[in-house]
Amino acid sequence: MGGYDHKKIEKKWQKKWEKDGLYKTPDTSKGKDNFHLLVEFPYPSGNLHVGHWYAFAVPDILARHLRMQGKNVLYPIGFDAFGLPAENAAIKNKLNPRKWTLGNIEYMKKQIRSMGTSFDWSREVVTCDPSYYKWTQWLFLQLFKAGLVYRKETAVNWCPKDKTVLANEQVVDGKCERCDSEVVQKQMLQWNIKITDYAERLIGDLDALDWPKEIKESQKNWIGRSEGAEIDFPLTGAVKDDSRFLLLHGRESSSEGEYQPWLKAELEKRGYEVEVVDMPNPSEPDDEEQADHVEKHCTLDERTVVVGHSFGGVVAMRLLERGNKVRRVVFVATAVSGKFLDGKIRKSVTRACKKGFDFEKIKKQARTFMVVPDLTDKIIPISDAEALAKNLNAMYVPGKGNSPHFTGEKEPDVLMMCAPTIRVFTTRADTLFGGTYLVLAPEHPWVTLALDNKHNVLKNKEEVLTYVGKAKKKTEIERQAVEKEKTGVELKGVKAINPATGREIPVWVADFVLGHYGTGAVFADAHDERDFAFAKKYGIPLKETLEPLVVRTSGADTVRDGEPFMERNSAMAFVQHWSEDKYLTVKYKPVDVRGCVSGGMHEGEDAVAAAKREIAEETGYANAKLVRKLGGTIHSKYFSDNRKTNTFAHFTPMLFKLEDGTQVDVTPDEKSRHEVSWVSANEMTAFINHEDWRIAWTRVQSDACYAGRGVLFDSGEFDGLTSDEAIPKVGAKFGRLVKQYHLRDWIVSRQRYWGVPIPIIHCPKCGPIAVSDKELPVKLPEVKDYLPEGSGKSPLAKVKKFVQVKCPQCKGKAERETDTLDTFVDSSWYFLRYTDPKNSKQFAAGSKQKNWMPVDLYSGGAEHTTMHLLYSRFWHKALFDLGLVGEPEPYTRRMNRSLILGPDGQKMSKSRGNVIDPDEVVGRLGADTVRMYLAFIGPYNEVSSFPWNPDGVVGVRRFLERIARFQECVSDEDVPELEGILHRTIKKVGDDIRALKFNTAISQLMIFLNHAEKQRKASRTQWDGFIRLLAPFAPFLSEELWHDVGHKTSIHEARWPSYDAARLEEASITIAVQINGKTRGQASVAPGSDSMTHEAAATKAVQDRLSGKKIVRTVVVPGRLVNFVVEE
RNA sequence: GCCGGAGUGGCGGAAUGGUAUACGCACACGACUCAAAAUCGUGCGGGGCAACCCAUAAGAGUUCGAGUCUCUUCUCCGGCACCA
Repeated sequence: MGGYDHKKIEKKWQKKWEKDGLYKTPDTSKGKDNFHLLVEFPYPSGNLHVGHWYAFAVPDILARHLRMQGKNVLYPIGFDAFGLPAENAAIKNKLNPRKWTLGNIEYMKKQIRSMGTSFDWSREVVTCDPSYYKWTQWLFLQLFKAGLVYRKETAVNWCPKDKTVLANEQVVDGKCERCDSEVVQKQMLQWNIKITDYAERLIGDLDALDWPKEIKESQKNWIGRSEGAEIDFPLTGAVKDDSRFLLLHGRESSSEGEYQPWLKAELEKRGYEVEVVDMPNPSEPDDEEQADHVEKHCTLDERTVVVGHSFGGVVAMRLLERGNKVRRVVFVATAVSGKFLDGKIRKSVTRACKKGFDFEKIKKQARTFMVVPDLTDKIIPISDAEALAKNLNAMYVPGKGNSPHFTGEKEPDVLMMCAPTIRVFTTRADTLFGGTYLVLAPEHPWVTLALDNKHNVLKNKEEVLTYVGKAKKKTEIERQAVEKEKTGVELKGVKAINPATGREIPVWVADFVLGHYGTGAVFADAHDERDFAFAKKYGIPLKETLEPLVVRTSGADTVRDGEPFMERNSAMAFVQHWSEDKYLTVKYKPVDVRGCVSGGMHEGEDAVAAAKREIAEETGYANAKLVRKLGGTIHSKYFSDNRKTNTFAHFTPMLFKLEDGTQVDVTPDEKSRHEVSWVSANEMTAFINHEDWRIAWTRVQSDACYAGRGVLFDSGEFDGLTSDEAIPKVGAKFGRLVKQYHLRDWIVSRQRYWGVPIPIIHCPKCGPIAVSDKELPVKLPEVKDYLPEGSGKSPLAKVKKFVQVKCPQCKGKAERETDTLDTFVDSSWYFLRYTDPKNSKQFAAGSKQKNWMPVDLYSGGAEHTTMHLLYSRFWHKALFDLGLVGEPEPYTRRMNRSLILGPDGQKMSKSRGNVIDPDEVVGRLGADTVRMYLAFIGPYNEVSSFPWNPDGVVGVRRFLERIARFQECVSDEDVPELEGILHRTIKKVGDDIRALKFNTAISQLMIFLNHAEKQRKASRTQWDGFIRLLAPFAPFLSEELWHDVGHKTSIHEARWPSYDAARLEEASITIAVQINGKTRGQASVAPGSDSMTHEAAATKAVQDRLSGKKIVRTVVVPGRLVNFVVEE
């Protein structure tokens, strides 16, 4: 093929570059700015596909260009080597996943090298290497020690036949991918990371990032903030019990401390007797001394509910150990281990805890125990609460404190656990007065409590138990099947009080309410489609409290900003035909408002009379009779074309029927403005073009739910307010304004073999404990069989040597955690390791990080927009807060690349047989061709997809051959004709590369070659410049040509050519000559000429057309066009 | 349903509000050749002999001038979705 032997060239230069260490990137280079260009590291699946080429070879163009521009560019690579495919291959083919993975890596490295990318392999990172995952474990433990990691019962996909936990990807249509049996939900203790604590910052910090808008929007969407209010509904009926409360405060507190007075008042409001006690020596408390004090001064009997806050909980346990029997104990943020998150010493507490507790004895002294840790606690570790709940077989109900450690003046989560109160979350507090029932999620803690054997509050316990049991068994997918009818059961014997109206309302359980969102409970009203349908189905009463309010925001009657409104009462009438099932429509022609008859009421006229008059005036029909009013009022704001003012109309919607077809005369004026016609009920929906009419029409046909915004009525002091005004006011008065997020905490536990072992030891006494730094890494043990153990634990659980350890604290028997970490943890920090890949003392030294962080540009796939990008941003922020990294955001600029499809326009897949094998194309046409074709195929930084065109790639090859051939035409002779185009090319190629518009950069290179070929010659200097422009795109060929003309050093170390702004223009340029904006001819002028108008007027086309016409205006765009505006 | 993005020749696509269709592919014709391939040259949105007219999903608007800005509608793609 021509004189271009790509195989020889590519082999030669690949070897030479590697020998010279051309792409070894120093941490710093004198006089050069650093630039960190990051691409997502690949999973070692074993074979390189076109997607990899697209992901690595195209950004390499930018890397090479920036280097030629004098930047010290780090373009690193590694392998995301843990994960499911290796394990699946291991199970299926009886392979060792490590060997499988490392073998794949070796093979893929060879392939990647063939691309001619300038990766610095000396910084390669492999996540399954113990020298890497040691630091993954270490970083995980830093978050653990900072209280950002906790365990929680979470539903996992469980295959009953394989007895294994399934990843979401392994569940296909609700069935196990492997054995096709039905997947069920199973509750298991899983490690979670508190990403939700960072939700607000993850949204807020997006603003400052140079990221495409759509990625930011996606992330915001994923986090899903909604602003609303939390409102408490006290329960009655069930709670008319004779409980009495004893409140025990904690260390450094008193009966007046923290929430104690507030809680007492709240409980008394609900009719309970409450006793508070001041403990002796609160600053250095002694558990036994305080227990003595309580025994002496307080009543402890089987009616008593003891609420122990912090150290008060310890005292409560001592009291029970001594044989005191009570009804219930609520442990609020109680210490058990004597260890604290903030590292401070609280000697008295630790001493008391060290003595241990006789849980078996305590368990027998009360009917129920509740453990209420604060998830935002900065003192007591969450593991204390877990251990306590486990030991006492207690209800474990984590809450969130108003202040950490429940030290606020009001702590509603504590109240909720003492006296039954249901907290709901709503974004529509404006409908609170119409809240006629409550709905709880089946997993709501209060439902669990009510179903507990020790209570007898429900009259239909069996029914509820059955329903809740069924709901819990359902998989997430089933529960999310939206089309399905909603089901639920009433909790009979229990009522809630609507705090706004004071009325008792029924309480239901239904699985359409999600346990994990908001508070797991909602109040329901007539202005929500779902609540409305549910109430109709079960005959629950509803109460409307909103009249619709419509603001017209499109078309000619759009409300005019800043102008006053004229209020008027109006009639709105649907008129039915006297014999057919048809309705009258009226189109108000001047502004295309399509509806029915409407008009303002005159002085002394009621709505019905006004409607009858308007019917006659607009349509001529005389004998209309009222069928019924269509309920309430519909408010509408619009600009009245008729009166030329903003109007705030209050419509009374009505249905009329004509008794006969009698008509009176319609004035010509009315006729000209209104177009009247008859339509069927079905056509009406399409005819109406305004929301207010549409709302009224839905009421003609059935009683429909109005779920939009409106004006409040029957809502006490809030009557007359609009929804938007009322939402914050009502929310603040009856509850508190809060934000909720759809984002859930990050579950990192995987019951899998091929991952990073979670470095935790479980001690039956001390709870979960971090493995000490010097024991890291906790190495992944070898196992014989990669199938999970039958109980749902990972295969690690079968390795006794691995599992059985001593507790690092109490030296007793303990067990290692056997779950492994989600691989998203591995990839949340890999770019940090690139900055200091060999460090055995630290994950990356701060001084090294500084060279390359934050990442200047991160290029990757759109599929990582929400998961990987969000997790790694969170991880980085957590490390930033711990002082381990120097900046709160890891990636300054991000771009999502497009997608390469098969030649048939479909996603490449083996089953479709449309897979392009890059190795084959490279063998046939060369790596330079493949790189360049991929860059040329379409814009790189727009999320789009491009089919691989086998003809198109040959076209690029032809271009490279023409370049190779043209080198013979280069001589020392000057070719001034090429100067302008060369300088324009230098400018455009550079600009386009930096804007990631590689496709137009290449087209500009092609344009230059077309020019050169037309001249059949180019000077040596010009050609040198052109080859350097080509170098980032075709590194092999350009290097070959460069050396061919006598250069001794690599073209990739050459400087990027510079252009001369003065030489961008040609000697004469062609401008367009327009008349009234239409191009009528062309004129040739000198650049910067001030006689453009003159030249343009002299053209024949203009002279012919302008004769006898008056030029009103002349628009001149320098270097572009002259436009003569003439009178028509 | 909600949130994004996009609709330009036969195809991939180009176009700071300023000559729409650059560049490439495909196609057609021509040159070279005994012939073919390769290569080179010419043409290539639609209509019209032409002057010219019509075309950037459809419709309106702003402007001397709109693929580009505004509004409405349609279609396609991506994400989220019983989220209270």
